[in-house]
Amino acid sequence: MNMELSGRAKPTPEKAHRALAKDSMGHAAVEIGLNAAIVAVLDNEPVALVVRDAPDSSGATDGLPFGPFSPRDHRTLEGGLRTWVRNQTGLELGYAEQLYTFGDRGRHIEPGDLAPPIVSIGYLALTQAGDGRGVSNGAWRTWYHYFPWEDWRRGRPEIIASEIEPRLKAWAESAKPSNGPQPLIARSDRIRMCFGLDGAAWDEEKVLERYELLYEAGLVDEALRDGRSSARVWGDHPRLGQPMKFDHRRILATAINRTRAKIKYRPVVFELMPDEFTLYELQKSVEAILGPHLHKQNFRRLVEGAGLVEPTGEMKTRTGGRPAKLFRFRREVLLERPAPGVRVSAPPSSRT
Amino acid sequence: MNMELSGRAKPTPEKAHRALAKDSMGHAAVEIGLNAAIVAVLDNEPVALVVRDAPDSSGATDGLPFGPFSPRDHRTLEGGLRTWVRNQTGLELGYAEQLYTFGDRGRHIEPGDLAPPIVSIGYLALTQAGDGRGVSNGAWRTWYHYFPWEDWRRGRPEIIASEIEPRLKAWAESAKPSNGPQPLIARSDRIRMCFGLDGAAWDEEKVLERYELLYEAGLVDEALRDGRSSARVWGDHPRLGQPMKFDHRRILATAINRTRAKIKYRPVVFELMPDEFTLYELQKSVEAILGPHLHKQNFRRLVEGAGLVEPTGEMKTRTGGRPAKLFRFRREVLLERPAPGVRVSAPPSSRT
DNA sequence: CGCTGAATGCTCATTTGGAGCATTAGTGGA
DNA sequence: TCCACTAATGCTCCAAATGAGCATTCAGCG
Repeated sequence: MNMELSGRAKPTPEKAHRALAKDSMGHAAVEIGLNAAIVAVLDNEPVALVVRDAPDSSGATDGLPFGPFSPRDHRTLEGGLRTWVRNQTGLELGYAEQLYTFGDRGRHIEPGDLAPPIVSIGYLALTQAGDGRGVSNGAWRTWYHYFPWEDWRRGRPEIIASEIEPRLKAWAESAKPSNGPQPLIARSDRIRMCFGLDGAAWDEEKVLERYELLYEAGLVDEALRDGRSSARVWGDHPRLGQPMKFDHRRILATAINRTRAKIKYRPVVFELMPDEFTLYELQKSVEAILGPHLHKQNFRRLVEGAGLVEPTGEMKTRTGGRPAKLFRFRREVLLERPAPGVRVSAPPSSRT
Repeated sequence: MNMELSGRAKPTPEKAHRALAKDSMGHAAVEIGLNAAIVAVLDNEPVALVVRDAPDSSGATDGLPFGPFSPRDHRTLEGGLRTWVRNQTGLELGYAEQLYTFGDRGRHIEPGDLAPPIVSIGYLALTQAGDGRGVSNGAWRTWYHYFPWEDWRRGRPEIIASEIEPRLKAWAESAKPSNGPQPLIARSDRIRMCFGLDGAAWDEEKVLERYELLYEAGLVDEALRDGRSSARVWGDHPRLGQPMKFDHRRILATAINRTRAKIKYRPVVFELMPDEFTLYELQKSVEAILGPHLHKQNFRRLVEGAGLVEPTGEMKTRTGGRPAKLFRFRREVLLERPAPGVRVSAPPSSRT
């Protein structure tokens, strides 16, 4: 997928010969897993629905809702997903879109666990968390719990300078002796671009790239668990974000990435909002997703000017200040512009 | 995937109980197909690599290179794909990215054909066609052959006004008697937005949406073949674009869609260009992909200003006019900007 | 040698995007 | 009751990005 990333696609022991079967053509059939990153905004915090369980060998207890796809029971992939989510969490999904299909690239197989599928399809679902009710098995957790370096709402996260930068740079140094084919892009450059170091801009849409880089460098616990690279040679540092089971953190990274990208050209924020909201609440939700603060007046101009919302006529008091007009999503915008979305761009405060 | 589209996800007879197997967990295993839309630009024409074969029941002879994925032989999905492409066409893929995973939604099963996989994963590959050499089995064909309505290089394609518009509008009318739940977006509005009718702007990035709409309306031959809807009730009109086997035209639509979107924020055009090229050649390639004409001087300013290219120092004569400087892709741009691409937007000539 | 068809260099008018100033209006206390 | 505080809102300014068009330069060709 990405020419900059090559390490992870490299050989890993072939552990996955179970679950194979042959059809009449002699072609192998494989089991398919469906995983859902179900995202909401709860108290101005971007949250994902996680299912908690006994820890795996990396100590991960959290995972995304998932289940196998069986074409016998479900006509479509998405249909299968919705059923599984309903069964596992009692949640009825609204908006859902497919993210990516991952082949088995060395995903760990836990002795006691369910045998993980060889191919897993990730989905992103956006929903309203409401007051957190209605989820029978699972809990809403900030996604920044798993990706603390992605949370720029209170400025640049300290973990980047204190942990990530030095450890990644050590990893880059360790590859310096150039006895072999050089990669297309040097490790140090990838680090710089991914984490906005040395004057490079922080790009909030590189969520997956960053996670993959940390994985490749052996700095996330999943890498250790999967038996990758010389993990932990950098000493006993605090873990970088909480790990998840299987490759679920990678799927969640893909989900965050997609959400951040899509919010800019599709009116998907409104899937996360109640029917009526103030512009400030809307802004807070957008900031929860994207990270950095936005200029309040310009945000208003943007959102109103694009015709994304319309006033309901009601006001909301108890805002802490002057009462605010209530707005609702203006559905007709879909018929007016080809790609309506919250076209914000990061302010310079998020750069360097 | 798309809230506007619902028809195609509706029930179709469940034909796909072969090929199922059970693993130790009791979960069904399915066969996975890998399909590649391999794209190049040949003589200023956007082409895809197609494999030709005996016609299916819809008369389709063309298909994309494809083969089953067997984890026994291939560690990664992409690895499996590359092998298949190499075997079928002799082509060694360079840039490739995953597009989408399609579940079986009523894909036709030809009696004499290979049993099509239940789940198929589409890939997009970009390559240089060179002089058309080196393809042992298959041929480069304009992608506009399958999607004539997408080719706006010589103005609005006549087929839209002469065939598509009247037939789609008839289809929309046929749904008017509102005895049932109304869809979120009316057919007439979808038609208007998709094909830029009645003053709406043409959005070159709606390739998939347009194809899906035509399929839903029963206006492409694959819909008839798949036994969908009341196809052909509109009389005996010429076919809208050449059909392809299985769901390959849908995959190709996805590929075109992705290429058109990605060219704007990633330097993927250069995968299609020779090492050295003039700015006009580059522009012609971009136009081949996107459709409409671009303002020549602004294109130059854009591409040079963004640092996407650098002069080689050589000149090209025989341009038909004044000699042109030769340029090459400036790889370092990847280290400078977060999302480098040919950020063109459609001129008003492409509107209405 | 003058003409033709591109390649190039520049200018100009808008539009869009990023910031900041000023004012208005409930809330909570003093 | 009046004041300080916190937001919500209305506008203005300025700079950068974008869309068009004019003018000039040149190799190839009757």
